[in-house]
Amino acid sequence: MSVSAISYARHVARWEPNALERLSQAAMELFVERGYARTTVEDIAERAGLTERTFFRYFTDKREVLFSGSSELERLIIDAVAGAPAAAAPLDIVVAALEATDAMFAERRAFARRRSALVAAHGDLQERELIKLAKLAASIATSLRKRGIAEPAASLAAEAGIAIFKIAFERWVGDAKHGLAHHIRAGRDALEVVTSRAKRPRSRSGR
Amino acid sequence: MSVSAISYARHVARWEPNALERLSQAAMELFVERGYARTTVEDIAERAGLTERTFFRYFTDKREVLFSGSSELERLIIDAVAGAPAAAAPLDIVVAALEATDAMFAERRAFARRRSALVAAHGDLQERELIKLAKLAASIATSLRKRGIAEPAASLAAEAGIAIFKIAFERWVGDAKHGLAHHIRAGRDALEVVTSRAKRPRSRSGR
DNA sequence: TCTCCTGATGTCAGTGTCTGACATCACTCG
DNA sequence: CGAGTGATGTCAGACACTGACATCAGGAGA
Repeated sequence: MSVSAISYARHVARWEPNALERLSQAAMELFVERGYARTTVEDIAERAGLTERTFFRYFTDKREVLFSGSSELERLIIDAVAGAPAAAAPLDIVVAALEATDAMFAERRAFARRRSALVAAHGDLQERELIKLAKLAASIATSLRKRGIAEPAASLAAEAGIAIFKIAFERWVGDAKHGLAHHIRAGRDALEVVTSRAKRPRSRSGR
Repeated sequence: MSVSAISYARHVARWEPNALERLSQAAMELFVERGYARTTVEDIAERAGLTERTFFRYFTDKREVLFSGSSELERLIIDAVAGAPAAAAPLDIVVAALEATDAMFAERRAFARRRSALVAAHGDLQERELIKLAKLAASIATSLRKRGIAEPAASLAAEAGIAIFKIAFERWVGDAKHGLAHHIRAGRDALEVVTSRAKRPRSRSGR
């Protein structure tokens, strides 16, 4: 790893480096300039100084160019699930892990907002976002199972956590005052209220 | 409406009727025979005795041909949300509405399983399924708001309900013994356990 | 140094999805 | 009987994506 990194740094000659980043950035620029639909993959490749064919070697999809950061997000969350403190409610393990993304999003607020506007405007992109979240939920469920939580509790806690995250994220995008973690906590509290059958547990109800 | 239906029945001449159904059925047949990916829209249209262009007049998408039933499902659920009895937990309104789909799915079990296998095998189709569910959740949230439930409670109850539904549906597909409603109830109970902070409410904990 | 190999890129020729513009033509209505 | 309507067909084209093959600088070893 570090070996190849060194030899990489020693001679930069043959091609411009960071093809993937150049493609990502070119894509974002063009999407903002003329909109997602009116930007062709050829446009993106051209601005990045590459070919359409090369674009598809880096991204399986035209859409995928907007989602390359999601693997990083997933790693962050999964690690946090593994390292979160034990909790009475499995959901709180998930919520703690999701809150761990607060700093990452705080740093990239401007980008997150632009990206979010693009996604909101295109069904295509929403679909991709949703499947990424669904896969994330599946990973979280797997992590919870490794922590000894059985099914269907693991999947439910994971999916409920993602539901909170979706709603919190939406609110965070439109709210300059509070951080993402604030909205996540609010969502988590609200979910408990919405889920609890007994308004006031007046006693341990029989059986 | 009924007028045109009558005049429609009087002379069936010009084209074979039920183009949409013919297309749906042809598509399902071909998807099962040779798989989704190896079936072209032209194949489908041909089997239905129509043109590719006509296919796209009925369905916005190749994928959409597998999802035409979803509007019917949505109507059923939304009506049930409006008519469900009041409940201490908003989630129980949603759960009651979702249980109302039990009969519908029980009738179409064979179809649902075939369709489910197709969707499970193709990321394309999963994406479409997820966005349909997300739209359904949004509709449910709107209905809940009409019943006086505020945000974010409405959205959370809706999304949590859909989470339960997804997991319940998956289990129902692989379980010949129990109905869908059974799995929904099980999921609803499990969600409460997973969400509750206090394992045993030993007293009304001071604030 | 010569040569072989590798890996990122380019070139080319497709296939399939989806769209817009326009044509057809049985049937309806005035 | 003539104008209009609506479901369908025809055609051309843009664009996303794929497979096969070519290129070619630099690295590794003889």
